[in-house]
Amino acid sequence: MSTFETTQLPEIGKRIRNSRLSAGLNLHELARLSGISAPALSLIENGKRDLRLSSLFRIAGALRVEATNLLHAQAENLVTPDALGGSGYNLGDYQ
Amino acid sequence: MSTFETTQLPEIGKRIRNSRLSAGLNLHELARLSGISAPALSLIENGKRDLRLSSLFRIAGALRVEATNLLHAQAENLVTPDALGGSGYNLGDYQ
DNA sequence: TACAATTTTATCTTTTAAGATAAATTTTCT
DNA sequence: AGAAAATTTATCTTAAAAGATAAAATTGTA
Repeated sequence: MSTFETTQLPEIGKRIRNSRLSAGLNLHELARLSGISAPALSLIENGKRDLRLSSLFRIAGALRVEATNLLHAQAENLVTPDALGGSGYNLGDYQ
Repeated sequence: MSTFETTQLPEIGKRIRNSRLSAGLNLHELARLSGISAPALSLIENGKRDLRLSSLFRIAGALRVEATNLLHAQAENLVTPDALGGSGYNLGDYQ
Protein backbone atom coordinates (compact mmCIF):
# COMPACT_ATOMS: atom_id res chain seq x y z
CA MET A 1 0.00 0.00 0.00
CA SER A 2 1.13 3.53 -0.71
CA THR A 3 2.15 5.93 2.00
CA PHE A 4 -0.64 8.14 0.79
CA GLU A 5 -3.25 5.60 1.83
CA THR A 6 -1.55 4.48 5.01
CA THR A 7 -0.22 7.79 6.27
CA GLN A 8 -1.30 10.93 4.48
CA LEU A 9 -5.02 10.22 4.11
CA PRO A 10 -5.36 9.34 7.81
CA GLU A 11 -3.46 12.51 8.73
CA ILE A 12 -5.70 14.63 6.56
CA GLY A 13 -8.67 12.96 8.19
CA LYS A 14 -7.37 13.82 11.64
CA ARG A 15 -6.94 17.46 10.68
CA ILE A 16 -10.51 17.56 9.43
CA ARG A 17 -11.71 16.01 12.65
CA ASN A 18 -9.69 18.46 14.73
CA SER A 19 -11.09 21.39 12.80
CA ARG A 20 -14.62 20.09 13.10
CA LEU A 21 -14.33 19.61 16.84
CA SER A 22 -12.71 23.02 17.21
CA ALA A 23 -15.73 24.45 15.44
CA GLY A 24 -17.97 22.63 17.88
CA LEU A 25 -19.75 20.64 15.18
CA ASN A 26 -20.89 17.04 15.09
CA LEU A 27 -20.84 14.96 11.92
CA HIS A 28 -24.48 15.60 11.25
CA GLU A 29 -23.97 19.35 11.39
CA LEU A 30 -20.88 19.30 9.21
CA ALA A 31 -22.80 17.10 6.80
CA ARG A 32 -25.50 19.71 6.53
CA LEU A 33 -23.02 22.54 6.09
CA SER A 34 -20.80 20.79 3.56
CA GLY A 35 -23.38 18.78 1.66
CA ILE A 36 -21.40 15.61 2.31
CA SER A 37 -23.23 12.87 4.18
CA ALA A 38 -22.26 11.98 7.73
CA PRO A 39 -21.28 8.40 6.81
CA ALA A 40 -19.01 9.75 4.08
CA LEU A 41 -17.50 12.26 6.50
CA SER A 42 -16.85 9.48 8.97
CA LEU A 43 -14.91 7.51 6.37
CA ILE A 44 -12.98 10.60 5.38
CA GLU A 45 -12.06 11.54 8.94
CA ASN A 46 -10.85 8.01 9.53
CA GLY A 47 -8.65 8.09 6.45
CA LYS A 48 -10.63 5.41 4.67
CA ARG A 49 -11.73 7.42 1.68
CA ASP A 50 -9.73 8.96 -1.14
CA LEU A 51 -11.88 12.05 -1.43
CA ARG A 52 -12.23 14.33 -4.41
CA LEU A 53 -10.78 17.80 -4.45
CA SER A 54 -14.25 19.33 -4.54
CA SER A 55 -15.08 17.48 -1.33
CA LEU A 56 -11.97 18.80 0.38
CA PHE A 57 -12.92 22.34 -0.58
CA ARG A 58 -16.52 21.92 0.55
CA ILE A 59 -15.34 20.64 3.90
CA ALA A 60 -12.79 23.42 4.24
CA GLY A 61 -15.43 26.00 3.33
CA ALA A 62 -17.89 24.65 5.87
CA LEU A 63 -15.20 24.67 8.56
CA ARG A 64 -13.92 28.07 7.46
CA VAL A 65 -10.37 26.92 7.11
CA GLU A 66 -8.02 26.87 4.14
CA ALA A 67 -7.99 23.62 2.20
CA THR A 68 -4.21 23.79 2.39
CA ASN A 69 -4.29 23.62 6.16
CA LEU A 70 -6.14 20.33 5.93
CA LEU A 71 -3.60 18.86 3.55
CA HIS A 72 -0.36 19.45 5.37
CA ALA A 73 0.78 19.86 8.92
CA GLN A 74 0.34 23.56 9.39
CA ALA A 75 3.36 25.70 9.31
CA GLU A 76 1.40 27.91 11.60
CA ASN A 77 2.31 31.45 12.13
CA LEU A 78 3.88 31.93 8.73
CA VAL A 79 4.26 35.53 7.94
CA THR A 80 4.74 37.46 4.73
CA PRO A 81 7.96 39.47 4.40
CA ASP A 82 5.80 42.56 3.81
CA ALA A 83 4.33 42.28 7.26
CA LEU A 84 7.78 42.82 8.63
CA GLY A 85 8.28 46.16 6.93
CA GLY A 86 11.74 45.16 5.73
CA SER A 87 13.38 45.22 2.33
CA GLY A 88 11.61 42.12 1.19
CA TYR A 89 14.77 40.08 1.40
CA ASN A 90 15.19 37.44 3.99
CA LEU A 91 18.60 37.98 5.46
CA GLY A 92 18.52 34.75 7.42
CA ASP A 93 21.36 34.57 9.89
CA TYR A 94 23.23 37.33 8.18
CA GLN A 95 23.59 40.52 10.17
CA MET B 1 -22.14 25.84 -11.29
CA SER B 2 -19.92 26.19 -8.26
CA THR B 3 -16.93 28.46 -8.21
CA PHE B 4 -14.89 25.38 -7.50
CA GLU B 5 -15.72 23.92 -10.89
CA THR B 6 -15.56 27.16 -12.82
CA THR B 7 -12.61 28.82 -11.12
CA GLN B 8 -10.60 26.78 -8.69
CA LEU B 9 -10.28 23.55 -10.64
CA PRO B 10 -9.09 25.39 -13.77
CA GLU B 11 -6.59 27.34 -11.67
CA ILE B 12 -5.26 24.17 -10.11
CA GLY B 13 -4.98 22.73 -13.60
CA LYS B 14 -2.95 25.70 -14.77
CA ARG B 15 -0.56 25.34 -11.85
CA ILE B 16 -0.05 21.69 -12.70
CA ARG B 17 0.62 22.58 -16.30
CA ASN B 18 3.05 25.31 -15.32
CA SER B 19 4.91 22.94 -13.05
CA ARG B 20 5.02 20.26 -15.72
CA LEU B 21 6.36 22.64 -18.33
CA SER B 22 8.88 24.02 -15.87
CA ALA B 23 10.05 20.47 -15.34
CA GLY B 24 10.40 20.07 -19.10
CA LEU B 25 7.97 17.18 -19.29
CA ASN B 26 5.30 16.36 -21.82
CA LEU B 27 2.02 14.72 -20.87
CA HIS B 28 3.27 11.31 -21.84
CA GLU B 29 6.28 11.63 -19.55
CA LEU B 30 4.27 12.95 -16.62
CA ALA B 31 1.83 10.11 -17.21
CA ARG B 32 4.63 7.59 -16.86
CA LEU B 33 6.03 9.28 -13.74
CA SER B 34 2.70 9.75 -11.99
CA GLY B 35 0.86 6.67 -13.14
CA ILE B 36 -2.01 8.81 -14.39
CA SER B 37 -2.80 8.46 -18.08
CA ALA B 38 -2.07 11.31 -20.47
CA PRO B 39 -5.73 11.77 -21.41
CA ALA B 40 -6.63 12.04 -17.74
CA LEU B 41 -3.83 14.54 -17.17
CA SER B 42 -5.07 16.59 -20.09
CA LEU B 43 -8.53 16.82 -18.54
CA ILE B 44 -7.04 17.69 -15.17
CA GLU B 45 -4.79 20.42 -16.56
CA ASN B 46 -7.75 21.90 -18.35
CA GLY B 47 -9.82 21.98 -15.20
CA LYS B 48 -12.33 19.47 -16.50
CA ARG B 49 -11.84 16.78 -13.92
CA ASP B 50 -12.53 16.76 -10.19
CA LEU B 51 -9.51 14.69 -9.29
CA ARG B 52 -8.99 12.63 -6.18
CA LEU B 53 -6.58 13.61 -3.49
CA SER B 54 -4.35 10.63 -4.27
CA SER B 55 -4.06 11.85 -7.86
CA LEU B 56 -3.06 15.32 -6.71
CA PHE B 57 -0.34 13.82 -4.53
CA ARG B 58 0.91 11.52 -7.27
CA ILE B 59 1.17 14.44 -9.65
CA ALA B 60 2.87 16.61 -7.04
CA GLY B 61 5.31 13.81 -6.26
CA ALA B 62 6.16 13.29 -9.92
CA LEU B 63 6.72 17.01 -10.38
CA ARG B 64 8.61 17.27 -7.10
CA VAL B 65 6.44 20.07 -5.79
CA GLU B 66 4.28 20.31 -2.69
CA ALA B 67 0.65 19.40 -3.24
CA THR B 68 -0.22 22.60 -1.40
CA ASN B 69 1.52 24.68 -4.04
CA LEU B 70 -0.75 23.19 -6.67
CA LEU B 71 -3.87 23.99 -4.67
CA HIS B 72 -3.46 27.66 -3.97
CA ALA B 73 -1.72 30.59 -5.54
CA GLN B 74 1.63 30.36 -3.93
CA ALA B 75 2.34 32.75 -1.19
CA GLU B 76 5.90 32.46 -2.33
CA ASN B 77 8.66 33.59 -0.11
CA LEU B 78 6.79 32.93 3.08
CA VAL B 79 9.19 32.75 5.94
CA THR B 80 9.02 31.23 9.38
CA PRO B 81 9.38 33.62 12.31
CA ASP B 82 12.29 31.48 13.51
CA ALA B 83 14.26 32.28 10.42
CA LEU B 84 14.19 35.90 11.49
CA GLY B 85 15.88 35.27 14.82
CA GLY B 86 13.29 37.27 16.71
CA SER B 87 11.21 36.48 19.74
CA GLY B 88 8.75 34.46 17.78
CA TYR B 89 6.08 37.09 18.08
CA ASN B 90 5.03 39.09 15.10
CA LEU B 91 4.97 42.66 16.27
CA GLY B 92 3.37 43.93 13.09
CA ASP B 93 3.41 47.70 12.97
CA TYR B 94 4.16 47.97 16.62
CA GLN B 95 7.56 49.45 17.35
C1' DT C 1 3.52 23.15 -47.07
C1' DA C 2 4.35 18.59 -45.38
C1' DC C 3 5.85 15.94 -41.39
C1' DA C 4 6.30 14.94 -36.58
C1' DA C 5 5.26 15.57 -31.92
C1' DT C 6 2.02 16.86 -28.61
C1' DT C 7 -2.34 17.52 -26.93
C1' DT C 8 -7.26 17.00 -26.96
C1' DT C 9 -11.43 14.50 -27.49
C1' DA C 10 -14.24 10.33 -27.82
C1' DT C 11 -15.65 5.72 -26.51
C1' DC C 12 -15.75 1.93 -23.60
C1' DT C 13 -14.71 -0.56 -19.22
C1' DT C 14 -13.58 -0.86 -14.40
C1' DT C 15 -13.22 1.10 -10.05
C1' DT C 16 -14.59 3.89 -6.46
C1' DA C 17 -16.52 8.16 -4.33
C1' DA C 18 -20.68 9.63 -2.52
C1' DG C 19 -25.75 9.66 -1.27
C1' DA C 20 -29.46 7.35 1.33
C1' DT C 21 -30.91 4.52 4.77
C1' DA C 22 -30.67 1.50 8.49
C1' DA C 23 -28.41 -1.11 11.89
C1' DA C 24 -24.65 -1.71 15.03
C1' DT C 25 -21.37 0.24 17.97
C1' DT C 26 -19.33 3.57 20.87
C1' DT C 27 -19.46 7.60 23.67
C1' DT C 28 -21.63 10.74 26.77
C1' DC C 29 -24.69 12.12 30.29
C1' DT C 30 -28.14 11.56 33.91
C1' DA D 1 -26.73 0.96 34.78
C1' DG D 2 -29.76 2.93 31.39
C1' DA D 3 -31.05 6.32 27.92
C1' DA D 4 -29.70 9.48 24.47
C1' DA D 5 -26.53 11.22 21.29
C1' DA D 6 -22.90 10.56 18.19
C1' DT D 7 -20.23 7.76 15.36
C1' DT D 8 -19.20 3.78 12.64
C1' DT D 9 -20.29 0.17 9.53
C1' DA D 10 -23.05 -2.19 6.02
C1' DT D 11 -25.81 -2.39 1.86
C1' DC D 12 -27.50 -0.69 -2.25
C1' DT D 13 -27.67 2.76 -6.01
C1' DT D 14 -25.88 6.46 -8.86
C1' DA D 15 -22.39 9.37 -10.65
C1' DA D 16 -18.00 10.19 -11.92
C1' DA D 17 -12.85 9.35 -11.88
C1' DA D 18 -9.44 6.90 -14.20
C1' DG D 19 -7.33 3.48 -17.50
C1' DA D 20 -6.82 2.02 -22.34
C1' DT D 21 -7.04 2.86 -26.93
C1' DA D 22 -7.79 5.28 -31.03
C1' DA D 23 -8.86 9.17 -33.67
C1' DA D 24 -8.97 14.10 -34.27
C1' DA D 25 -7.01 18.51 -33.63
C1' DT D 26 -3.16 21.57 -32.49
C1' DT D 27 1.32 23.00 -32.41
C1' DG D 28 5.99 23.04 -33.76
C1' DT D 29 9.54 22.37 -37.14
C1' DA D 30 12.20 21.09 -41.33
